Amino acid sequence: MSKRALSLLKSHELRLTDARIDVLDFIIDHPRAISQPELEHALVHKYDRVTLYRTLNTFTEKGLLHQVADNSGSMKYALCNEQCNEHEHHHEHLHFHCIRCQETVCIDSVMIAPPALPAGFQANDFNFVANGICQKCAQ
Amino acid sequence: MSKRALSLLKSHELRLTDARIDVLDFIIDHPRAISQPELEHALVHKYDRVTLYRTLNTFTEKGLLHQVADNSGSMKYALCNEQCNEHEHHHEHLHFHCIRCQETVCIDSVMIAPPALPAGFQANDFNFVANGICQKCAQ
DNA sequence: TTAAGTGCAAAATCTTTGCAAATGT
DNA sequence: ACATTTGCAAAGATTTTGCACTTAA
Repeated sequence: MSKRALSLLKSHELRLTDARIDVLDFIIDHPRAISQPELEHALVHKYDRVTLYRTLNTFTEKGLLHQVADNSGSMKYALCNEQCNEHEHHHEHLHFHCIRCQETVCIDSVMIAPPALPAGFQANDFNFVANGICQKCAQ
Repeated sequence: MSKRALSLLKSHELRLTDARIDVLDFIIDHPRAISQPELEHALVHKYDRVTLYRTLNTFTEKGLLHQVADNSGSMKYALCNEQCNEHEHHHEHLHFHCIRCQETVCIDSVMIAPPALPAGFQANDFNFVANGICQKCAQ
Protein backbone atom coordinates (compact mmCIF):
# COMPACT_ATOMS: atom_id res chain seq x y z
CA MET A 1 0.00 0.00 0.00
CA SER A 2 1.29 3.43 -0.93
CA LYS A 3 1.79 6.06 1.76
CA ARG A 4 -0.67 8.31 0.03
CA ALA A 5 -3.39 5.64 0.03
CA LEU A 6 -2.79 4.93 3.72
CA SER A 7 -2.90 8.61 4.58
CA LEU A 8 -6.08 9.18 2.58
CA LEU A 9 -7.92 6.25 4.16
CA LYS A 10 -6.78 7.21 7.65
CA SER A 11 -7.67 10.87 7.32
CA HIS A 12 -11.14 10.02 6.09
CA GLU A 13 -11.71 7.48 8.86
CA LEU A 14 -12.11 4.53 6.53
CA ARG A 15 -11.19 0.94 7.41
CA LEU A 16 -8.14 -0.45 5.68
CA THR A 17 -9.63 -3.24 3.60
CA ASP A 18 -7.92 -4.98 0.69
CA ALA A 19 -10.45 -3.71 -1.82
CA ARG A 20 -10.11 -0.09 -0.74
CA ILE A 21 -6.33 -0.25 -0.73
CA ASP A 22 -6.13 -1.81 -4.19
CA VAL A 23 -8.67 0.59 -5.69
CA LEU A 24 -7.02 3.63 -4.20
CA ASP A 25 -3.52 2.53 -5.18
CA PHE A 26 -4.69 1.92 -8.73
CA ILE A 27 -6.29 5.34 -9.00
CA ILE A 28 -3.21 7.02 -7.52
CA ASP A 29 -0.99 5.20 -10.02
CA HIS A 30 -3.24 6.01 -12.99
CA PRO A 31 -3.93 9.72 -12.95
CA ARG A 32 -7.17 9.73 -14.89
CA ALA A 33 -10.87 9.15 -14.35
CA ILE A 34 -11.69 5.45 -13.91
CA SER A 35 -14.99 3.58 -14.23
CA GLN A 36 -16.10 0.45 -12.37
CA PRO A 37 -15.79 -1.73 -15.50
CA GLU A 38 -12.21 -0.50 -16.04
CA LEU A 39 -11.35 -1.17 -12.40
CA GLU A 40 -12.82 -4.64 -12.48
CA HIS A 41 -10.74 -5.46 -15.53
CA ALA A 42 -7.59 -3.80 -14.17
CA LEU A 43 -7.80 -5.71 -10.89
CA VAL A 44 -8.47 -8.93 -12.85
CA HIS A 45 -11.74 -9.70 -11.07
CA LYS A 46 -10.05 -9.86 -7.70
CA TYR A 47 -13.15 -8.21 -6.22
CA ASP A 48 -16.82 -8.48 -6.92
CA ARG A 49 -18.49 -5.89 -9.12
CA VAL A 50 -20.68 -4.83 -6.22
CA THR A 51 -17.71 -4.27 -3.95
CA LEU A 52 -16.13 -1.97 -6.50
CA TYR A 53 -19.33 0.05 -6.93
CA ARG A 54 -19.67 0.35 -3.17
CA THR A 55 -16.04 1.31 -2.77
CA LEU A 56 -16.33 4.04 -5.40
CA ASN A 57 -19.53 5.34 -3.82
CA THR A 58 -18.03 5.39 -0.35
CA PHE A 59 -14.93 7.23 -1.59
CA THR A 60 -17.14 9.76 -3.35
CA GLU A 61 -19.32 10.34 -0.28
CA LYS A 62 -16.27 10.76 1.94
CA GLY A 63 -14.64 13.20 -0.46
CA LEU A 64 -11.70 11.11 -1.75
CA LEU A 65 -13.05 10.89 -5.30
CA HIS A 66 -15.29 12.97 -7.50
CA GLN A 67 -17.53 11.81 -10.30
CA VAL A 68 -16.70 12.78 -13.87
CA ALA A 69 -19.64 12.33 -16.23
CA ASP A 70 -18.28 11.98 -19.74
CA ASN A 71 -20.36 10.36 -22.47
CA SER A 72 -18.57 7.00 -22.39
CA GLY A 73 -21.53 5.07 -21.00
CA SER A 74 -20.35 4.56 -17.44
CA MET A 75 -19.62 6.95 -14.61
CA LYS A 76 -15.97 7.73 -13.96
CA TYR A 77 -14.19 8.72 -10.77
CA ALA A 78 -11.05 10.75 -10.22
CA LEU A 79 -8.99 11.72 -7.19
CA CYS A 80 -10.07 14.78 -5.28
CA ASN A 81 -7.61 17.42 -4.29
CA GLU A 82 -6.88 18.30 -0.70
CA GLN A 83 -9.51 20.99 -0.29
CA CYS A 84 -12.40 18.59 -0.87
CA ASN A 85 -14.50 17.08 1.87
CA GLU A 86 -17.79 15.27 2.13
CA HIS A 87 -19.76 18.49 1.93
CA GLU A 88 -17.98 20.56 -0.64
CA HIS A 89 -15.94 19.91 -3.73
CA HIS A 90 -13.45 22.00 -5.64
CA HIS A 91 -12.94 20.61 -9.10
CA GLU A 92 -12.95 23.70 -11.17
CA HIS A 93 -10.40 22.19 -13.50
CA LEU A 94 -11.07 20.78 -16.94
CA HIS A 95 -11.41 17.11 -17.85
CA PHE A 96 -10.58 15.84 -21.30
CA HIS A 97 -12.50 12.90 -22.73
CA CYS A 98 -10.99 11.25 -25.81
CA ILE A 99 -13.67 9.99 -28.16
CA ARG A 100 -11.19 7.58 -29.72
CA CYS A 101 -9.62 5.73 -26.74
CA GLN A 102 -12.41 6.74 -24.31
CA GLU A 103 -9.89 7.78 -21.66
CA THR A 104 -10.69 10.80 -19.52
CA VAL A 105 -7.92 12.74 -17.82
CA CYS A 106 -7.89 15.67 -15.42
CA ILE A 107 -6.26 18.73 -16.95
CA ASP A 108 -5.22 20.38 -13.72
CA SER A 109 -3.45 23.14 -15.55
CA VAL A 110 -6.68 24.46 -17.01
CA MET A 111 -8.87 25.99 -14.34
CA ILE A 112 -12.37 27.20 -15.09
CA ALA A 113 -13.68 30.06 -13.00
CA PRO A 114 -16.95 29.00 -11.35
CA PRO A 115 -19.45 31.18 -13.16
CA ALA A 116 -22.06 33.37 -11.49
CA LEU A 117 -25.44 31.67 -11.73
CA PRO A 118 -28.89 33.16 -12.31
CA ALA A 119 -30.81 34.01 -9.14
CA GLY A 120 -32.12 30.97 -7.30
CA PHE A 121 -29.57 28.44 -8.54
CA GLN A 122 -27.06 27.08 -6.03
CA ALA A 123 -24.18 24.91 -7.22
CA ASN A 124 -22.19 22.46 -5.08
CA ASP A 125 -19.76 21.38 -7.74
CA PHE A 126 -18.94 21.56 -11.41
CA ASN A 127 -18.24 19.07 -14.17
CA PHE A 128 -16.24 20.53 -17.05
CA VAL A 129 -15.44 18.13 -19.87
CA ALA A 130 -13.85 18.76 -23.25
CA ASN A 131 -14.49 16.04 -25.85
CA GLY A 132 -12.05 15.38 -28.65
CA ILE A 133 -8.86 13.58 -29.61
CA CYS A 134 -6.18 13.26 -26.97
CA GLN A 135 -2.43 13.64 -27.19
CA LYS A 136 -1.78 9.91 -27.54
CA CYS A 137 -4.47 9.25 -30.15
CA ALA A 138 -3.63 12.29 -32.30
CA GLN A 139 -0.37 10.79 -33.52
CA MET B 1 -45.89 19.87 -36.23
CA SER B 2 -44.28 23.18 -35.31
CA LYS B 3 -42.66 25.31 -37.99
CA ARG B 4 -39.35 25.05 -36.20
CA ALA B 5 -39.45 21.25 -36.16
CA LEU B 6 -40.32 21.16 -39.87
CA SER B 7 -37.53 23.58 -40.68
CA LEU B 8 -34.97 21.67 -38.62
CA LEU B 9 -35.84 18.31 -40.18
CA LYS B 10 -35.86 19.76 -43.70
CA SER B 11 -32.58 21.61 -43.31
CA HIS B 12 -30.84 18.49 -42.01
CA GLU B 13 -32.26 16.31 -44.79
CA LEU B 14 -34.20 14.06 -42.48
CA ARG B 15 -37.43 12.29 -43.41
CA LEU B 16 -40.57 13.57 -41.74
CA THR B 17 -41.66 10.61 -39.65
CA ASP B 18 -44.16 10.69 -36.79
CA ALA B 19 -41.54 9.73 -34.22
CA ARG B 20 -39.10 12.43 -35.28
CA ILE B 21 -41.79 15.09 -35.37
CA ASP B 22 -43.13 14.20 -31.93
CA VAL B 23 -39.67 13.99 -30.37
CA LEU B 24 -38.53 17.27 -31.86
CA ASP B 25 -41.75 19.09 -30.96
CA PHE B 26 -41.45 17.85 -27.40
CA ILE B 27 -37.88 19.03 -27.06
CA ILE B 28 -38.72 22.41 -28.60
CA ASP B 29 -41.61 22.82 -26.16
CA HIS B 30 -39.52 21.75 -23.13
CA PRO B 31 -36.33 23.77 -23.09
CA ARG B 32 -34.15 21.43 -21.11
CA ALA B 33 -32.05 18.32 -21.60
CA ILE B 34 -34.19 15.20 -22.04
CA SER B 35 -33.33 11.51 -21.68
CA GLN B 36 -34.82 8.55 -23.52
CA PRO B 37 -36.71 7.34 -20.41
CA GLU B 38 -38.26 10.79 -19.95
CA LEU B 39 -39.25 10.92 -23.60
CA GLU B 40 -40.79 7.47 -23.52
CA HIS B 41 -42.89 8.49 -20.54
CA ALA B 42 -43.78 11.90 -21.95
CA LEU B 43 -44.96 10.40 -25.24
CA VAL B 44 -46.92 7.75 -23.29
CA HIS B 45 -45.21 4.82 -25.00
CA LYS B 46 -46.41 5.90 -28.40
CA TYR B 47 -43.06 4.73 -29.78
CA ASP B 48 -40.77 1.84 -29.02
CA ARG B 49 -37.79 2.43 -26.75
CA VAL B 50 -35.45 1.52 -29.58
CA THR B 51 -37.01 4.03 -31.94
CA LEU B 52 -36.46 6.79 -29.41
CA TYR B 53 -32.82 5.84 -28.91
CA ARG B 54 -32.28 5.74 -32.66
CA THR B 55 -34.05 9.05 -33.12
CA LEU B 56 -31.91 10.73 -30.46
CA ASN B 57 -28.74 9.26 -31.96
CA THR B 58 -29.66 10.37 -35.45
CA PHE B 59 -30.45 13.88 -34.27
CA THR B 60 -27.12 14.02 -32.46
CA GLU B 61 -25.16 12.80 -35.48
CA LYS B 62 -26.89 15.28 -37.76
CA GLY B 63 -26.28 18.15 -35.38
CA LEU B 64 -29.83 18.91 -34.17
CA LEU B 65 -29.14 17.80 -30.60
CA HIS B 66 -26.12 17.62 -28.33
CA GLN B 67 -25.49 15.21 -25.49
CA VAL B 68 -25.41 16.52 -21.93
CA ALA B 69 -23.76 14.09 -19.54
CA ASP B 70 -24.99 14.86 -16.06
CA ASN B 71 -24.80 12.22 -13.35
CA SER B 72 -28.48 11.26 -13.43
CA GLY B 73 -27.89 7.77 -14.78
CA SER B 74 -29.02 8.28 -18.36
CA MET B 75 -27.71 10.43 -21.18
CA LYS B 76 -29.62 13.60 -21.89
CA TYR B 77 -30.04 15.56 -25.10
CA ALA B 78 -30.70 19.24 -25.71
CA LEU B 79 -31.34 21.38 -28.78
CA CYS B 80 -28.33 22.64 -30.64
CA ASN B 81 -28.07 26.23 -31.68
CA GLU B 82 -27.87 27.31 -35.30
CA GLN B 83 -24.09 27.22 -35.63
CA CYS B 84 -23.88 23.49 -34.99
CA ASN B 85 -23.49 20.90 -37.69
CA GLU B 86 -22.56 17.24 -37.90
CA HIS B 87 -18.86 18.05 -37.63
CA GLU B 88 -18.62 20.79 -35.09
CA HIS B 89 -20.57 21.89 -32.06
CA HIS B 90 -20.79 25.18 -30.22
CA HIS B 91 -22.23 24.67 -26.77
CA GLU B 92 -20.04 26.81 -24.67
CA HIS B 93 -22.89 27.59 -22.36
CA LEU B 94 -23.47 26.13 -18.92
CA HIS B 95 -25.91 23.38 -18.03
CA PHE B 96 -27.42 23.13 -14.59
CA HIS B 97 -28.26 19.73 -13.16
CA CYS B 98 -30.51 19.70 -10.10
CA ILE B 99 -29.62 16.88 -7.73
CA ARG B 100 -33.09 17.07 -6.20
CA CYS B 101 -35.48 16.95 -9.20
CA GLN B 102 -32.84 15.60 -11.62
CA GLU B 103 -33.78 18.16 -14.27
CA THR B 104 -31.02 19.62 -16.39
CA VAL B 105 -31.48 22.96 -18.09
CA CYS B 106 -29.34 24.99 -20.47
CA ILE B 107 -28.24 28.27 -18.93
CA ASP B 108 -27.74 30.15 -22.17
CA SER B 109 -26.98 33.35 -20.34
CA VAL B 110 -23.79 31.91 -18.86
CA MET B 111 -21.16 31.38 -21.53
CA ILE B 112 -17.87 29.67 -20.78
CA ALA B 113 -14.90 30.65 -22.87
CA PRO B 114 -13.44 27.52 -24.52
CA PRO B 115 -10.14 27.17 -22.73
CA ALA B 116 -6.78 26.75 -24.39
CA LEU B 117 -5.69 23.12 -24.15
CA PRO B 118 -2.24 21.61 -23.59
CA ALA B 119 -0.31 20.80 -26.75
CA GLY B 120 -1.65 17.74 -28.57
CA PHE B 121 -5.23 17.89 -27.35
CA GLN B 122 -7.94 18.82 -29.84
CA ALA B 123 -11.49 19.44 -28.65
CA ASN B 124 -14.63 19.23 -30.78
CA ASP B 125 -17.04 20.27 -28.11
CA PHE B 126 -17.46 21.00 -24.44
CA ASN B 127 -19.78 19.80 -21.71
CA PHE B 128 -20.08 22.22 -18.79
CA VAL B 129 -22.41 21.15 -15.99
CA ALA B 130 -23.06 22.73 -12.61
CA ASN B 131 -24.62 20.42 -10.03
CA GLY B 132 -26.77 21.73 -7.22
CA ILE B 133 -30.26 22.86 -6.30
CA CYS B 134 -32.32 24.61 -8.94
CA GLN B 135 -34.60 27.60 -8.73
CA LYS B 136 -37.76 25.52 -8.39
CA CYS B 137 -36.44 23.11 -5.76
CA ALA B 138 -34.81 25.79 -3.61
CA GLN B 139 -38.14 27.16 -2.42
C1' DT C 1 -40.30 1.54 -56.10
C1' DT C 2 -36.90 1.51 -52.86
C1' DA C 3 -34.02 3.18 -49.41
C1' DA C 4 -34.85 4.50 -44.81
C1' DG C 5 -37.28 4.04 -40.48
C1' DT C 6 -39.88 1.27 -37.04
C1' DG C 7 -41.32 -2.54 -33.81
C1' DC C 8 -40.40 -6.67 -31.53
C1' DA C 9 -37.45 -9.98 -29.39
C1' DA C 10 -33.33 -10.62 -27.43
C1' DA C 11 -29.10 -9.53 -25.42
C1' DA C 12 -25.36 -6.65 -23.58
C1' DT C 13 -23.95 -3.48 -20.23
C1' DC C 14 -24.24 -0.67 -16.12
C1' DT C 15 -25.93 -0.22 -11.39
C1' DT C 16 -28.47 -1.31 -7.11
C1' DT C 17 -30.48 -4.17 -3.29
C1' DG C 18 -30.91 -7.92 0.31
C1' DC C 19 -28.88 -11.07 3.11
C1' DA C 20 -25.50 -14.23 5.02
C1' DA C 21 -20.55 -14.80 5.70
C1' DA C 22 -16.12 -12.68 6.50
C1' DT C 23 -13.17 -9.03 8.28
C1' DG C 24 -11.09 -4.70 10.55
C1' DT C 25 -10.65 -2.36 14.86
C1' DA D 1 -17.21 -8.49 20.35
C1' DC D 2 -19.32 -5.77 17.17
C1' DA D 3 -20.09 -2.82 13.59
C1' DT D 4 -18.54 -2.62 8.94
C1' DT D 5 -17.43 -4.65 4.63
C1' DT D 6 -17.67 -8.25 1.23
C1' DG D 7 -19.57 -11.87 -1.98
C1' DC D 8 -23.28 -13.95 -4.12
C1' DA D 9 -27.78 -14.04 -6.13
C1' DA D 10 -31.07 -11.48 -8.02
C1' DA D 11 -33.21 -7.72 -10.08
C1' DG D 12 -33.67 -3.10 -12.16
C1' DA D 13 -32.24 0.22 -15.49
C1' DT D 14 -30.05 1.88 -19.65
C1' DT D 15 -28.54 0.98 -24.25
C1' DT D 16 -27.57 -1.86 -28.46
C1' DT D 17 -28.30 -5.36 -32.20
C1' DG D 18 -30.70 -8.28 -35.76
C1' DC D 19 -34.36 -8.98 -38.64
C1' DA D 20 -38.87 -8.63 -40.71
C1' DC D 21 -42.39 -5.23 -41.64
C1' DT D 22 -43.81 -0.57 -42.71
C1' DT D 23 -43.45 3.97 -44.60
C1' DA D 24 -41.69 8.56 -46.73
C1' DA D 25 -40.25 10.34 -50.85
